[in-house]
Amino acid sequence: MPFYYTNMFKQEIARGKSKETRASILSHAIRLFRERGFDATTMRDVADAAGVALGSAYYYFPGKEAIVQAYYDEVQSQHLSQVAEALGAKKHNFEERLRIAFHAKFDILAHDRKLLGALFRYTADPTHPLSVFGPANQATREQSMSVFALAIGEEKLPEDIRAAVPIALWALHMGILLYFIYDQSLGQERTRKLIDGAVRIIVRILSVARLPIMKPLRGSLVSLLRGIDLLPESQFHGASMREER
Amino acid sequence: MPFYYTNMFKQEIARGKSKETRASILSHAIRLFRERGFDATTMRDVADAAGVALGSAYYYFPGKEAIVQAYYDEVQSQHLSQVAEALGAKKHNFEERLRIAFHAKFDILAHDRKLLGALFRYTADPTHPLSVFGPANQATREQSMSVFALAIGEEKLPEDIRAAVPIALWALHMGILLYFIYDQSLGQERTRKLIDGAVRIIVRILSVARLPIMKPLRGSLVSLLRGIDLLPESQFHGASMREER
DNA sequence: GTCTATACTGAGATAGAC
DNA sequence: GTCTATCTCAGTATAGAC
Repeated sequence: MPFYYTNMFKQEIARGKSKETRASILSHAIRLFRERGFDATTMRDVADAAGVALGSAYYYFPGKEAIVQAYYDEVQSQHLSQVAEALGAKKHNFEERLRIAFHAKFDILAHDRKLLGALFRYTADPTHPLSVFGPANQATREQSMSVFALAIGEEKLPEDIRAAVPIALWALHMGILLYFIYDQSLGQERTRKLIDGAVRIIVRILSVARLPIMKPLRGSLVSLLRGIDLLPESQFHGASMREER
Repeated sequence: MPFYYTNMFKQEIARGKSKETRASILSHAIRLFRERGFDATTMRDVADAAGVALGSAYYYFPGKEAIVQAYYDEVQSQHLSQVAEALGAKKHNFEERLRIAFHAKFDILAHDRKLLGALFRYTADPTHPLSVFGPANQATREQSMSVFALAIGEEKLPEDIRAAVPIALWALHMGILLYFIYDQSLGQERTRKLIDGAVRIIVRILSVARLPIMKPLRGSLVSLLRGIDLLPESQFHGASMREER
């Protein structure tokens, strides 16, 4: 039977004074995952490495995958702040901004391809608290989309599809993440090529999409996305994959 | 430590005389997975239900997920034969053919949404034998793509992107599968709407893509896909996500 | 509220006897 | 091919120290 925990718990311990313990468990765990792989590392190994009892490890993290999840949450924060900083430093055109947003993510994840497998383990398990597309991760997901919204900035886009673009970019970035995990090329240069190529094509597609002839096609796309609840009906609700109707 | 097995094993037992045992284990397992869910069903439950010892269950299937994998392989075969039959029965236009191909898959899977989560558990684990995108499943993947190639048939498409279309359709169908797993709407009507909408848009995009002005964009797309090894350089090699360089 | 120590349970997986 | 016995490990429980 899988364990359960709420997002409350994250705030609880973030405020607690002994977050060094948590941080120590987290960093030792990540190091071990990197060295030996996720499956080969036991919770006992993690507890030993961090110099705490097994119970402590479970006190802070409800399970092994939750550690990876916590790591990924940190990655997301870093991503947001790094992109915000890079974009603020200097004027960039749209293509450059998108490149910055995508590459930053993979710069952060560069050496952790082996960890990410564990993160996706419950992708297709709607009820699981660690499901990437599940309700438990909606906040994380929205934060991740906001990075792409930031990269879009004030860029002139067709108004009808505007709300869909960050969602689409986020989905694309998830796909690239999957490619990245499988990418055995030196320094994952193929993933980098994929990013550059994809970004260029997106920019071009968006400029074609702007043309008045494309309006009906844009309309079909938007009404499809609304019909399946991937886009909100009005602009005042957040977009998400909903679990309940 | 994860177990290992080769595809050889499937042929081995297919020839073995006691395939009733295997079939019994498989069907009882699937029934239990449907009733109680994948995680809540233990291998002991499965063995008991099938009236064999635990060791026997493991003799036929290297692990619990492998049972779901076996089930999915059967689904793929059914998909191929059903689509072939439906397309042969009557002339259909391109859009109808695509609709048939997509809907057939989800007709087969209609009542098994809860099982499919397990199938994706190792999606992001390149080394795992049950990874959907891994080398162990290349044959399954190619068979699945061939269903879409069948639906494309002799349809006139721009030659440069022709080889990419079945791959793209397969990828789309994987995405829809994920949506389907999360889809809580009655009878998964939203997934059906998604299919119809997506198919319509694809047909329209492909007809726009045919225009001579689009040639450079098509070229960029093809060279990107080749550069990242998602499309073969020549037409004589199969397309796949490669693990080794 | 934070942490230790220890023991226990459940279940996936395997070895080896027959 | 099939079964029984066994192993490992994630996760839980408990009792208590501070």
